[in-house]
Amino acid sequence: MARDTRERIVRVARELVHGSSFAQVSVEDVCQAAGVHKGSFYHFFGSKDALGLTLLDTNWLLVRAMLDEAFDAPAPPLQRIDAFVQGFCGMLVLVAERTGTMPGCPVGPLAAELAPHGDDARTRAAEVLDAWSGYFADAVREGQARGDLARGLDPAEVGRQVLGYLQGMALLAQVDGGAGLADRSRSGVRALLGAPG
Amino acid sequence: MARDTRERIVRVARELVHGSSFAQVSVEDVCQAAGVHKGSFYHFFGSKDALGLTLLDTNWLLVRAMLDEAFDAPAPPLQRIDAFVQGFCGMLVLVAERTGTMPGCPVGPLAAELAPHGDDARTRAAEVLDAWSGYFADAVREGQARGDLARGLDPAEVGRQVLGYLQGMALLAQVDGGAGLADRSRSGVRALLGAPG
DNA sequence: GGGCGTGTTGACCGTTCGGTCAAGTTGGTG
DNA sequence: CACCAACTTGACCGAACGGTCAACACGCCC
Repeated sequence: MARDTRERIVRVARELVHGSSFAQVSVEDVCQAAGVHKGSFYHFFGSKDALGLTLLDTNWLLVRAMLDEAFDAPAPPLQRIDAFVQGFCGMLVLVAERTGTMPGCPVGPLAAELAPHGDDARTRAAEVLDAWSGYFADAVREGQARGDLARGLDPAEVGRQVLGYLQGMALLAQVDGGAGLADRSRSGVRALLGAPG
Repeated sequence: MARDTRERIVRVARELVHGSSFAQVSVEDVCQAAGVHKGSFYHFFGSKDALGLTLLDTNWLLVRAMLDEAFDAPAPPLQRIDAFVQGFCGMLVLVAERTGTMPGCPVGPLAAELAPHGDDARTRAAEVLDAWSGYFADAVREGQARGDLARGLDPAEVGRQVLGYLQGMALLAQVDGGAGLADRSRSGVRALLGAPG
């Protein structure tokens, strides 16, 4: 009796969905790729949408791990933001090299796709994106306190703009292949922060 | 014999897809909403993907009309960019008020969704996004020539960043409702241009 | 050993999907 | 009027969809 069935389903589903979209991946696809029967799937997940929520949470956990790694480092706030952007873009490029197709952000598009599926999904999606932009906002606040950043900008606002910018650059990369994504993203983020490139 | 059947299909399909995603809208949905039988649909479109391409082109035509209106105006380049951002965000908000749900960008997500469906789709998607960012790039170039903008930035690069930023802000708005989208987007675009807010 | 909870199996359900088709209907043209 | 092309109709196809179910296997604890 394999105890890792649920994890296997989630892992496989994450890859499949990341490569396209939630709607385009069927429960059957997931089961086949995970070597699991549909009955087992529905033993762990009440519905396909329930899997979607789990996927969103799992992907957010992964992104948050990257955020924590970058933002817990003993470096000035601007450099911590840079480190995350580097890591985030690097992850996307890595997936692209492994799968042959540039993926989008594993969180943003999924959140946008799930949001209309119910109030709980929309709430969760909003929470996740808020939490994410909060990391940027905190760094901006600290940068302003240290004098690295001008005080004129609203940190929460800038945090949201940086998150939006990353989401958009990931989307464009999906279409154009995303060459030099990390460097190009860094300069844009710097501009949004009002800091020299 | 109504000659506007094809147009009606496209118009209805644009609305349905704009509200969710291409994959989540079925040919049946489109036909029912357009008051058309499936046989008629396949008289005009060889496949569902063919409709997707048409939708991408039609939506791009609409966005390009907004671009032309803003960028043909006798105003300095920065103001022309502002005017487009204003118009673009205003259009999204208008759709939101009419349908009750904040839509995403009618072009970007569709391009990203269609891109993996074949080489021709990916090529078309890349062309559209290139053309769009080109409008921004041209304005940046002109702004630099006039001395409104610092010369250090690569216009093509900045154009792409502005487009990505707009795409991302639209995606976030889909989740959070997008209050004050236009104003918030304008300040971010200004920052990316390296111009005062 | 016997029961029980956790997983697993594979067939099955009704619905919907993208797509097809032969038979009709219409409007325009000669 | 006859004819042809453009268009419409509605039934139909096989496959895939999300989801269900009763029967069954295993590990664990009393």
